[in-house]
Amino acid sequence: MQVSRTLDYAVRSLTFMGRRPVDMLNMKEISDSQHIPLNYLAKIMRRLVERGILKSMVGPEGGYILRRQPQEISLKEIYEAIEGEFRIIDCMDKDKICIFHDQCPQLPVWDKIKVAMLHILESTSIYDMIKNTEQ
Amino acid sequence: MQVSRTLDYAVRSLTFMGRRPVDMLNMKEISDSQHIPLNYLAKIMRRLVERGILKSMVGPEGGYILRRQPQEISLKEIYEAIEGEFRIIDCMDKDKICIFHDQCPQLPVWDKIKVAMLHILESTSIYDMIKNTEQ
DNA sequence: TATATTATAGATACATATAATCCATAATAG
DNA sequence: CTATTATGGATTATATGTATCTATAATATA
Repeated sequence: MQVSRTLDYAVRSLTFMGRRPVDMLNMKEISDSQHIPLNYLAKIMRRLVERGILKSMVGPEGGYILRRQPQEISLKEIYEAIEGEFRIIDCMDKDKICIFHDQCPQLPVWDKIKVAMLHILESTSIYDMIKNTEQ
Repeated sequence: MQVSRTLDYAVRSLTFMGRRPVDMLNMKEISDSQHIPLNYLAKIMRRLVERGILKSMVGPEGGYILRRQPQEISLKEIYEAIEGEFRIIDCMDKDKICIFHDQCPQLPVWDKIKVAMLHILESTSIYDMIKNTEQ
């Protein structure tokens, strides 16, 4: 029940970029300043590009830039880019059928928690995260 | 960011026991009815006993029984018995120092989510989980 | 008292997911 | 043309979660 390091890396990178939303930043700058292994960051950036969160440019002077305003990118999007669809317990996945599913006593609780979390993730943008800090 | 299978096993066992709160149930009954590997369940039960959620008795006619009423046992207790202190991101642990900690843009969000989750976990008892299901 | 039954304890093995690394390739600014 | 940057995929390493195994201790009851 923990935030993965990978998601932490993604959020770190994007909040960093959100502070300089008009600059094209390359992986090395992000990797160095945010203490993220370069090659690992590369994989993370790819997913963010695929999801339409970042735009990339190859070559000298290339790098990454946010595709939208920091206000327009939610933490939920970032979460899903990294972890896939938001799910809190396995049996929420229709593929795996739990024989107790219909009468499962705990499912309603996990669902309640899921809804509460999703609400916060959806209503938090990159801008919301950076507006009160300076780093 | 998922509920572990171990926690699922623990909750399954305890909701099952909560429906028969005056019976001493042995591991085999729980293991069979809830589809939990016997030896693995043994380890889970030990933790629940240590935490004061269950009482155990060794020997023939022995087994486990809830120490308190189903209304008096919260999901938070169960969570902590299995997973340890509730934490959502590593740097909430004071031991590991993140150099960005003081100006971390994402920490407030994770904390908000943590508070919301804890509130639900605290306010949900075994009784709450079983009252609407029959299994 | 002997025996069968049950939990306890800890060691070990196995599986899976996460994190990290590496190398070759493609694009492009200058 | 060359240096620089991202892309893609393969591979390895590490950590965590899950499961199994064996031996031991407690105790009801025959």
